[in-house]
Amino acid sequence: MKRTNLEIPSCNDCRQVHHTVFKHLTQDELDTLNFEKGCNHYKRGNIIFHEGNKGNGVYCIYEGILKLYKTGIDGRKQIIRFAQKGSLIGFRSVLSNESACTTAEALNDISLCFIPAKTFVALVQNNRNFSMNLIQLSCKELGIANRFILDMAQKNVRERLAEVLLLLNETFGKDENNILKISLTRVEIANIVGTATESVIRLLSEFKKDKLIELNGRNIKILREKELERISDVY
Amino acid sequence: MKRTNLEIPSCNDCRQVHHTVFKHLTQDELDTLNFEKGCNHYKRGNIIFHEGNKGNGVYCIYEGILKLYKTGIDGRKQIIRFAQKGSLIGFRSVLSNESACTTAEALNDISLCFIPAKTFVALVQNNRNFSMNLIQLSCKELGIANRFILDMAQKNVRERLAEVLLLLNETFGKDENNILKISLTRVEIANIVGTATESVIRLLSEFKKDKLIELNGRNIKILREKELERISDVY
DNA sequence: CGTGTGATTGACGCCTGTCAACGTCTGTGG
DNA sequence: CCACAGACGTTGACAGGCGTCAATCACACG
Repeated sequence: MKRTNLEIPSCNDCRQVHHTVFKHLTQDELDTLNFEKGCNHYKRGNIIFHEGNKGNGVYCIYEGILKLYKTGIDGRKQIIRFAQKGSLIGFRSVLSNESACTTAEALNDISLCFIPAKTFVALVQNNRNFSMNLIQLSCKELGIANRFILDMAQKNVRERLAEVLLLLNETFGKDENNILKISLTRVEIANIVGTATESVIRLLSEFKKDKLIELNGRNIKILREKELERISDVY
Repeated sequence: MKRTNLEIPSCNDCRQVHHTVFKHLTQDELDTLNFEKGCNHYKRGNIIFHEGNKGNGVYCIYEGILKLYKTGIDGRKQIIRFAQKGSLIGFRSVLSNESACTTAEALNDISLCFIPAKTFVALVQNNRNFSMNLIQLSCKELGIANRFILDMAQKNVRERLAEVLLLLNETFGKDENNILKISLTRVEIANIVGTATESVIRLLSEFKKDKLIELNGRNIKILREKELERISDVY
């Protein structure tokens, strides 16, 4: 599944590094990081790490998109969030000494830099700015998760679907044809919204009928963003 | 609403302090904390801080129980978690520089030590163990929140209610008569489970009929814990 | 061309939210 | 001391949202 890449991109050349938690590392620290990290490539469907496994390091996304999901008793998946270029994943379990609470799976061809837990924790402990950034990252994710709980508890499927479309738009943007850059199966959309696939299909058709979106296979074009906002916020 | 107490308990005498994130402070740091902190008392229903407000400090619970909830568009509340003796609340917004994502409200008579943001952040920045503990705390809460999302997405009301009863039991324990120590209104239970009050009432009666619990007003006695576990886990 | 995966549509029925009415209890004011 | 208001709890009726099952279609791939 997982293939080690011979050409490991250097953090010094990484265009993302200044937008990540690593932005405050010293040159020395960055050099160490460069030396100790690895880089792996994955294809759609490959698993980066499994829920329940101990995390022996963290991953910084160099290129591509992945999903983080939890699996219920009956095997149904609930996508917790997506991550893309520049995002750090796997730090929660490494820092809390717990096993991973989600599974990470590639949504397209991705390249990840792997940072061993030891290296990562050393950075956290020795660089005050870095650890502060990490605390902030984790606190922000906590805020987002709490918001998600509220939505799941109080919004119906139609409202949540509208919200998810807007989220995808905001997170991944659209191409030159105004089509959402991220391409998901109906099952995957259902797994974010937290509903049955059939419900997603029916509601998407409704949105299409109401001229809120255009559908073309997995391509989704948002026509009336404001209206979707109205729906997702319950006016 | 809020009355400042003349007798501020000292952290040195606090029986909780060794079970909190403050356990790794030096004596000097603890002295500073003692000097700069305040102590406030609240009665049931009093608000400690409001969702959306900037947090100007964090609170350490000296005595009592409180609930943290978010409010939906229609005013309906969703309890995110409870906090009791020894818990730290309000740190998320202080550390992430965001406004509070929940409202904190007293469930009974409580005493809180208030630590100004400046004091708190200084500790985070200067004490490596302390900041590491905080990261862990925040990461653990994130794990719990993710689990909550899964539950809300995939479990039905009956399953969630069983789970909440077990959670309350685990968190607050029972008294000498095996009655849950925490006393909540039906509305509050509904606000944790994420359902209508009437549904909670109906399902509690069902549990009672099935001899899983005993009800006496707000007093709940768990009779068959294993069976509740079975229900909450979907067998 | 057969096979498999994903998308779609229809039928059906249960779960659960909503509305309304009523019972219960407590505290307050006359 | 009683009447009353108000908060909370309970029960019944009802309908609509949404999950499930099954059948069919579309499309890619070996």
